[in-house]
Amino acid sequence: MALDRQRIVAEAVALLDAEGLDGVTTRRLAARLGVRSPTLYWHLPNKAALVTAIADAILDQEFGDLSPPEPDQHWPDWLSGLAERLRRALLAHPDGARVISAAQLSATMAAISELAMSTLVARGLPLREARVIVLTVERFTVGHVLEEQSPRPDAEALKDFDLTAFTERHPTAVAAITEYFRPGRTVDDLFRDCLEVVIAGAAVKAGTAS
Amino acid sequence: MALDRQRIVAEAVALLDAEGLDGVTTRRLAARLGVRSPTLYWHLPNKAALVTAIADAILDQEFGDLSPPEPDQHWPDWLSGLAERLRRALLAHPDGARVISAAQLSATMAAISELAMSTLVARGLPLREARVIVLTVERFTVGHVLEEQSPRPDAEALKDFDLTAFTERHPTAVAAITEYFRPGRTVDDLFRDCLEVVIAGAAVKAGTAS
DNA sequence: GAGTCTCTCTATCACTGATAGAGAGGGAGA
DNA sequence: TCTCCCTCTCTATCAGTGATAGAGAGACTC
Repeated sequence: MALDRQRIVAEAVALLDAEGLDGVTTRRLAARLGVRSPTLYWHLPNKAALVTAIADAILDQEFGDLSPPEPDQHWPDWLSGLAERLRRALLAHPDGARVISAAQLSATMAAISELAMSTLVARGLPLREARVIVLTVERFTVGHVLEEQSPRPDAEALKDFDLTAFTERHPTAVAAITEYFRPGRTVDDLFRDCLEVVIAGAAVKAGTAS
Repeated sequence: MALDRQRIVAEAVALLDAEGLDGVTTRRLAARLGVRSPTLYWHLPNKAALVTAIADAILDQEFGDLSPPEPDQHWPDWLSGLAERLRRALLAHPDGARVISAAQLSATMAAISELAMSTLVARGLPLREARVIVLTVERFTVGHVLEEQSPRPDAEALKDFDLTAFTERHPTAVAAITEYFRPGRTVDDLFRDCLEVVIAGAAVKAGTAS
């Protein structure tokens, strides 16, 4: 089986799934491909390029079909769905958000931005406003998932964490967290609620032109 | 001059300013302190704890005085100002946003969240809504600055970047960027515009209770 | 058959976070 | 005063990282 860029990236994604971003080293990846690590440098200029390629692969998995909204769909709903898909793409792999934020110049990310901005412009928004709205949604989403995927502090670190003192100093925050995740509420609901804030703001700024 | 945690962290911030996050290694930091690297491990459990301490130091510099709004100030304005201060704190050091997102359990960040949520609750917002709004603003801000501080692609990577082809494939995005940064517009204006979207959404969701 | 191009190899570099364990120095109790 | 112990820094070392130089095998072209 010939070693080419595509196979390298596919195996890198598998390695990411198995070990997380910190586990993606040139040696481990090479071992999985039945090859020695310097070989990879014939196919890729450096590790940053590998990470960018992984980012594109991750996004492509979710955004293979990238299409504008149906004519009868309101753009805030469509944009909201786009953000949910972006989040799903990032959550589909460990450290997905870290990968995307470490990547430089992802082609797929650029395609998503292009589609979103042009869609909003087609719906009558000024170019500048379209850019501001799309950027806001994208950056919020990445920031949110980045936090969602950040590792739970290990037992060691929690050893000298005084929950009582923390609750005394941050009563509202603790109450908010415990209140929020009551019966069947999940992290998906939290994202949706936060996203609704952003989308509502976008609609307001755009004068709710559909 | 005795070596203690505080002096280590102060020097680490100076090193961050000089070399960026990737330049903050235990050896370099130790050298600046006139000491050998294993010595640091007597004062800190590991490097992650150092990064968290740096994050707290960065936030403390900007949020030394953390106070609720004046009674006559509308909370959306106050919250907007808080986000601007958070951004300023992150921009004040290279890789500031990366530092904060790599930190676990920053005490200062928790204090900021607590103040913001309790302020919104005091203004009559339901606890759940207060949490959603504060989280949205924080995560958007971090996500935004993370992007702002991501390194400009180097000349090497731009060598095989075909701007003409990119413009053909992403006409709207390119037009938006060139249009946006016209005469005196800066990245600060872009952040402000994006932040306004989020804050407007927050106000809408809260029924614009002041 | 000779030369060249493509791809993978071995060997090695400078550097990273981290640990084991020796040892210097000062203060406390006998 | 002597001894013990606690605090802090040291040397030596580990396994692992991204990356490069340069040798060499195999295939394809003239």
